[in-house]
Amino acid sequence: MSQHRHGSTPGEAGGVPAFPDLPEATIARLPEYLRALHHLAETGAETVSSEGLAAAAGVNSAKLRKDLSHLGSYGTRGVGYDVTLLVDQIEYILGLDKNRAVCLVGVGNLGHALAGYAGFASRGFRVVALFDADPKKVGERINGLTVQHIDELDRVAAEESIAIGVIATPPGTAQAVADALVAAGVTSILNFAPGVLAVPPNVDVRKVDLAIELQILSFHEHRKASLTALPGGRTAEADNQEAVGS
Amino acid sequence: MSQHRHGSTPGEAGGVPAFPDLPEATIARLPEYLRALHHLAETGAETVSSEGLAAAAGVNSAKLRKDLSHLGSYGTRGVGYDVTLLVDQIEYILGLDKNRAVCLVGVGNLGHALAGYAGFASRGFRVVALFDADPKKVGERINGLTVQHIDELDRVAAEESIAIGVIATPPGTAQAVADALVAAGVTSILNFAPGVLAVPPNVDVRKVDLAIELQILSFHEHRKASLTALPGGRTAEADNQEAVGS
DNA sequence: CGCGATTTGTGCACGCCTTCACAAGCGCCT
DNA sequence: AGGCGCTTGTGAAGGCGTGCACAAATCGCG
Ligand SMILES: NC(=O)c1ccc[n+]([C@@H]2O[C@H](COP(=O)([O-])OP(=O)(O)OC[C@H]3O[C@@H](n4cnc5c(N)ncnc54)[C@H](O)[C@@H]3O)[C@@H](O)[C@H]2O)c1
Ligand SMILES: NC(=O)c1ccc[n+]([C@@H]2O[C@H](COP(=O)([O-])OP(=O)(O)OC[C@H]3O[C@@H](n4cnc5c(N)ncnc54)[C@H](O)[C@@H]3O)[C@@H](O)[C@H]2O)c1
Repeated sequence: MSQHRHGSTPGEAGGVPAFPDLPEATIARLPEYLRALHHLAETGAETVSSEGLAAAAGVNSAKLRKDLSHLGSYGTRGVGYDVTLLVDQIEYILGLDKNRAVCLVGVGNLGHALAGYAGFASRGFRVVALFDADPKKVGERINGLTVQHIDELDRVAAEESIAIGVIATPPGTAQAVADALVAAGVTSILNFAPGVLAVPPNVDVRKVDLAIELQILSFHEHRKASLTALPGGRTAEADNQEAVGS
Repeated sequence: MSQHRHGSTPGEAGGVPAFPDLPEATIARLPEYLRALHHLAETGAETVSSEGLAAAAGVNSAKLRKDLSHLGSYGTRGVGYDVTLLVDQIEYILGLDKNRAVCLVGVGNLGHALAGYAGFASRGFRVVALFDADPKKVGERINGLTVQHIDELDRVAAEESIAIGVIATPPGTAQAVADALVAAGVTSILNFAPGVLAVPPNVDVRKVDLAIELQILSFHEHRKASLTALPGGRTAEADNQEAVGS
């Protein structure tokens, strides 16, 4: 240990304000560091060097150090970072110590999988409510929760202080669901439906679109194929496209 | 500079090489433009202005024009962009005209939902094989496909020319699955298991981690709460946890 | 045929992010 | 106590991405 104020309240050590405004790019990487740190903690490591943690998180070590330096000075030169201290610090910054309440709207194919996913609870979130518009779905029990009708959203959101909503409904209804969530006081939305959502400026939206991810991969496939074929001839890729019927 | 040759082979018009090296940021947005264009095409629009398309895709119009300019000169000043021409062009660049074969490994909670997802086929991909290591899963039929044992991966990948693999197995086995995919000739991986995958440099990996998305949202919740709390009031946030000392 | 309205394509400046390189700080060993 | 090796934290430089602002190009119309 050192004469740093270790062990004090997270977010109040060092000379850094309780809420530094971190670069977006840094914020996006903190969860990755956190996951790597949890993994390290399980293996019994007490400290970790920037080099080691960077490797575990798949980033450059200089980038990691700069990211962490934005949180304050929580490392010890010549030694590294205290794992549990850093975990607490990152969890505090990310607001994960609040055990945030999350609701899920749309218990279909995808929503069903999400509702049963254990990875939310283990990483700081509680799924506290499931909603659907289909009367046949309402009442169904999944993983200890009962699916409620979307009309209950306002009431339940207020009761449970839900600030984060997940949309897993068809694209056509996503905007309406988003509007309902906003009206119910939700200020952060994770959207799985393809398309752009319009929301007030105080509401944050992140989207996950699997087709987009695949299309980006497809581009790189295309690029790789065209590189190996550069001499200007036909590529081995061209014969792949045929109707497949089904 | 050069005569336009609209209607000719995609990728060979204008004075732009068949494969311009696009900025990563542009590549990531092309799928969004493509989705917006498909939507416009369904509504019967023949042309669209950069302003209109940008709004539909949720970006700045200057950014959109710059992105599209990298593909070549496919707009008409004073008019806008020809919708179907632009669709063809973007699909060509992304390599979607190849109707790429995709395999899915891990038919559990999430994998089951993915296997039944219609959004892949409609956006340029064919899911041609499902794999799992659990003998109880092997043989199960989902959406017209039969789950095969992971040991069949090599054979099937070769037969079907699979270049893209999706990993939906538990985190502990993700690296082993990735290794198997690479050994089978897959050069692009979409990974749903939390964690970092090590792959050869010629293989592209994209990851989707829902917990990370939620944690980023959580950070902004935390930030928003601390901002509104600055004037000295207590916030709704503080009661879930113990008070913040000092 | 020429003119004004419209919209693209892009040069440019600015800010963010990444990466390098190294001084400062820390612990350990002698 | 002092020196040595290791690691953090950061100044500086370079690259990338964004958005503005405008010239060039095209169309419609009188
Ligand atoms: N299934 C996947 O693997 C997958 C993958 C990527 C993206 N998506 C996207 O996720 C969304 C859901 O996909 P899915 O396969 O689960 O579809 P789904 O049709 O199986 O489920 C949609 C559910 O939403 C409910 N719903 C519809 N309108 C509603 C409303 N207004 N309020 C509340 N609930 C409503 C429906 O009753 C249904 O239960 C879609 O937008 C899809 O494009 C799905
Ligand atoms: N369920 C979700 O909503 C969700 C959300 C986000 C991320 N994830 C992640 O996706 C992954 C899958 O989640 P899940 O809920 O579907 O888990 P799951 O346990 O339901 O399914 C995993 C499947 O993978 C199979 N499997 C295990 N080892 C394998 C191997 N070596 N080769 C082939 N198949 C193998 C298992 O037999 C099982 O069928 C996990 O890494 C999870 O963290 C899931």
